[in-house]
Amino acid sequence: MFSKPLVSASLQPIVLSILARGEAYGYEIMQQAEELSDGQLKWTAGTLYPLMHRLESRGLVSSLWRPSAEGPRRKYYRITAAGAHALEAEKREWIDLHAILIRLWGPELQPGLSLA
Amino acid sequence: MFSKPLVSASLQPIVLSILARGEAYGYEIMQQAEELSDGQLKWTAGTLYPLMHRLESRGLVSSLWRPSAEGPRRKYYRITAAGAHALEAEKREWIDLHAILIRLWGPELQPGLSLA
DNA sequence: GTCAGCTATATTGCGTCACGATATAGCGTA
DNA sequence: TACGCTATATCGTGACGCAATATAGCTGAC
Repeated sequence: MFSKPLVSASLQPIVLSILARGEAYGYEIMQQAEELSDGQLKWTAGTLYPLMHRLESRGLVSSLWRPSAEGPRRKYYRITAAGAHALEAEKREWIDLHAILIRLWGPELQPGLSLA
Repeated sequence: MFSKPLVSASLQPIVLSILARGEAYGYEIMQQAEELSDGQLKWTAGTLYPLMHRLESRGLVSSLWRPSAEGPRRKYYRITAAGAHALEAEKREWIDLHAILIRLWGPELQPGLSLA
C-alpha cells in the first residue's frame, strides 16, 4: 500500500490513464488498477467514487448507465478531450518531478558524505 | 509550479533529502529546493513551517536555534535516524509507484530516466 | 530617521480530499 | 434463507497545502 500523499498524487492520473485505454465502470477501474500494479494499488469505494464524480463535474470524463445481466447496473466512464489533455499535463508534471527527485537522490549522495 | 497533490507527495521527501545532506534552517531549505529544481519548487512559509513542526513532533528531525549576524535568529534542523529511515521508505514507495506509472504510460515516455 | 525591502519564523482560516463506515440493491450458490 | 460477490452512493473525520497576516532583525536609500 502506498501512503496517502502518494495515492493523492497518483489516483487521478492512473484513473485517466486507464480510461484512455477504453471505457470502463468504477468497480472495473479499481480491479484494473489492482491488476496493473500487482496488488499494490487497492482503492476503496469511498476513494474512487467521489473521484469519479469530481472528474465528471470537471468535464474530464463522461458517464453512461448500462444494465448488467450478472448484477447491478454499471456506470461506464469515458475520458473526454479535456480529460486527455489534463492527463498529458499530469504526465509531464510527474516526469519533471521525478527528474528532480532522481537528481536529489543521485549516486553521488552517499551516507556520511557531505556535499554542502 | 506543481499541482497541490504532487506537492503533497514530494514535499516531505524533498525536505528530508535536503536535510540528509546537512543541517539547514527553514528559509534556507526553501531556497535550496528552488535552486535544486531550477525554480520549479517554490514553497511558501505557510507550507514549509507547519511541515517542519510536524516533522519535529514526529521525531524525524531535531531543531536548534542559532543567532544570525545578518538578520533574525534561525532554527536549524537536522535529520534524525528515524527521519533517515522514513526517507528510505519514501524513496522505495516513490520508485515503486513510478514503475507502475511508466508501465501504464509505455516505455516511450521515459527517455533516459533511470528507476533508481 | 524613516521608509522600503529582504531575511526569518509563526499562526489562523479555508478548501480539498483520502478513506473508513454505512446503506442500498442485483445476482448466484449452498 | 443466508451468505458473498458485484456495483454505486454518501457521510464524517482527520490531514494538509497555502494565502493571509503578524512579528522582528538587518541594510541601504533618501
